[in-house]
Amino acid sequence: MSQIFGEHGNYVVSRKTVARMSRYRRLLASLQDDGVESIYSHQLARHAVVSAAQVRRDLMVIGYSGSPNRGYDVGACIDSISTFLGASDRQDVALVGVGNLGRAVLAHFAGESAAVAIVAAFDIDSDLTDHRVHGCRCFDASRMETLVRDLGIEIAVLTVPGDAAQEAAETLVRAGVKSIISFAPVPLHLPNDIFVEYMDITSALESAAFFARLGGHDAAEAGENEIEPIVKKLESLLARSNMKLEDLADDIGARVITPGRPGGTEISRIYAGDRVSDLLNEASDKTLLVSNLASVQMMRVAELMDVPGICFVNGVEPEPEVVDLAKANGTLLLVSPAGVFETCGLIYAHLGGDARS
Amino acid sequence: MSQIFGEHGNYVVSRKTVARMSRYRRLLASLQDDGVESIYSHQLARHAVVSAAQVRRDLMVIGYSGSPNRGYDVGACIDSISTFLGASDRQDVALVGVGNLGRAVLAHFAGESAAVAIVAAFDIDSDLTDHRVHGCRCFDASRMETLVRDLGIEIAVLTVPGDAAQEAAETLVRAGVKSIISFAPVPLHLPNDIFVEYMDITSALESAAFFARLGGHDAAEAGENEIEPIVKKLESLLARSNMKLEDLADDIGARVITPGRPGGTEISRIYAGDRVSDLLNEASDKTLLVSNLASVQMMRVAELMDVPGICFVNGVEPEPEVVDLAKANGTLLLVSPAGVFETCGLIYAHLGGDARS
DNA sequence: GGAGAATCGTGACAGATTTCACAGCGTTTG
DNA sequence: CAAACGCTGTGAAATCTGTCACGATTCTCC
Repeated sequence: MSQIFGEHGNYVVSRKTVARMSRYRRLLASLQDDGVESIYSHQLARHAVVSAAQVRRDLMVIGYSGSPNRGYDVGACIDSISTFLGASDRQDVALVGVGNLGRAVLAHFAGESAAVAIVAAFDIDSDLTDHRVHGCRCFDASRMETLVRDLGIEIAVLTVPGDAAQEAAETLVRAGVKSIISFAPVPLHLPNDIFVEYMDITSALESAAFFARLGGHDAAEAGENEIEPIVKKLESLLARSNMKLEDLADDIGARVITPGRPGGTEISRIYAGDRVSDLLNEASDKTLLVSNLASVQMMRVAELMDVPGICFVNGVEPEPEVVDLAKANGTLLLVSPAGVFETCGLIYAHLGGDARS
Repeated sequence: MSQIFGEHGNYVVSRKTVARMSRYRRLLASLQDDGVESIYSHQLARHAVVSAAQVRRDLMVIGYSGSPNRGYDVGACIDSISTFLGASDRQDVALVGVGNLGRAVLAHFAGESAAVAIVAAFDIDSDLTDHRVHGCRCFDASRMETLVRDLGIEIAVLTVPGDAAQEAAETLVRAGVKSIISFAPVPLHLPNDIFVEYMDITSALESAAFFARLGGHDAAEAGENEIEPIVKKLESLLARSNMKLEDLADDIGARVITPGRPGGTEISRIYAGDRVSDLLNEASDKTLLVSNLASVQMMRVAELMDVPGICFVNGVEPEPEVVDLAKANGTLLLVSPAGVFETCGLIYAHLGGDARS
């Protein structure tokens, strides 16, 4: 029989090893469903995106032995991992903080009848109290300490705002909780024998941003000339006259490259900026876009947002591809000889706004 | 001036270091808001729950220097970290999979106008298309590759189901994404230069469960005698006669320890089991609880769920504390001389059910 | 039945990460 | 003004984590 823990009762397994076990088990279970009965270390390694030696070493740690020339028996291996991770008894979990994230986590576990189950949720918002969220009973936070203790819960998921995390965590520990998974962006000060796993999305994103930056800046697409990050919004306070773009073009000395929709192009808002992604939030089907950046990307996104008119600046000559796109979409394409600032000012003045503000 | 990266242009910083930087920055920003102007390494270390040497080394890596006897200047240090992590330009993020989790993540970042912003969301569910979720535009997944490329997005959050993760990730990489944060419980097979951060909640919970188990089993409270995990549900198919509990007691030979509510205790459902946490899902104000476990915890949770009657088995003599609780709550407390199985059988028979099924 | 091929189990090794420990320096204090 | 103190910066040691390489084992094939 495979002994479950280390030989001298020293439960020396690293956090990472345990995480890999969990991963192995899930992969093996999936393979088992596909009818796979045995697997080699290098195959499992490929699935788990680790090295074969790693797999062998990990399985050695939990005391499971495969057989040469047949590899590991999938079913037996799953059992072994399960014994190791402790599937003997279902483990109850409490969730604290039934906000967006908390609800999402509850939903995530609602279906799975795994070895772990979220049996109770807590929140200070009394509107939630005694309701069910994704099948889980919610209780007022004041009951938390007693109830968690009475239920013998040793695992908690913390989905409260950062400023409430420390206090909630302390309450949980008082109630006997041994492991906490915290989504709060705050390090928790707890006794050393409490296991804490941080799932800090903001931190993860910042790390991702950092490493994205390292991986070769081949995406310097937007950096042709001096990218003015100046973004001016000329809100439609004065543009509510339902101005026609065609009328505007002449007055600001802009050249019409492609005509707009038949019957005139009506706009009620003007947005100036070079960041393509901002279009998603700022543009609409009545927005005139003023931009330095005469790129295909800009055109495509503008099309997506049904932008009716675009005005490039500095007398730029758009690429044929850009012009073709504008034609195909029926987008009015202007080119102003002036820069963004002056073009905006001209339009603004044309609309009757004065120079101030 | 502090040089930002390693001396030979070798950007050697580990994933963990970057994560700590993010943590430091947040903590420092919070301290700055509180008016703190300078801080010693051991103070920051305490806040961040790491060692002082770690803090000093990390700050050394990014090239920021403090001064002896005055420590680190909070503002300058934040700037230094920001330069290192790259706050120079906002970074756009795409989110794929607008399910519960995806929405929660969107909500999480809706407020924060940090250096990273989720600018577009994608889902295959066309109901969502062109709607806004927590302020973020949703698009159909078919547009993903083009749009992500056009927007120059290099970071993505993956909140799709596991079986869709690999394909989505490949599409994202094709579109130029460099970093992925995946909530899917599946290892992703991607080129080595793609940064992937896994946020696997299930795996985290399983790890937590494992380590909770290690931390000294002082919570062996529920394990007094042989805990029968056999849980029988006698649904109220036959109990719809609105039986009174008091009538039942005699017929099954049970002893009444404390009386129930005045006017008789009406039940419509019977639940047998020893797991305290199951009460939360199974019990109601018309449920009779049959259990081996005459514990205070059980009583308290039963009270919480307004359980009107409890029947202990095997002729157990409840602790005075338990009896007192029952009295105080007006809970009818019975003790059956038989075991769970037989008691259930007796009740069942009494209600007119036959032995089958 | 024995050679060969492929795989497992594991001691030894290498690399990464953290901690230790101490030199150097500015500040305070008698 | 000098000594003492406390903190930073950093080389070196310690620890943790993953990889390599090779003997042992089992099955296949001739």
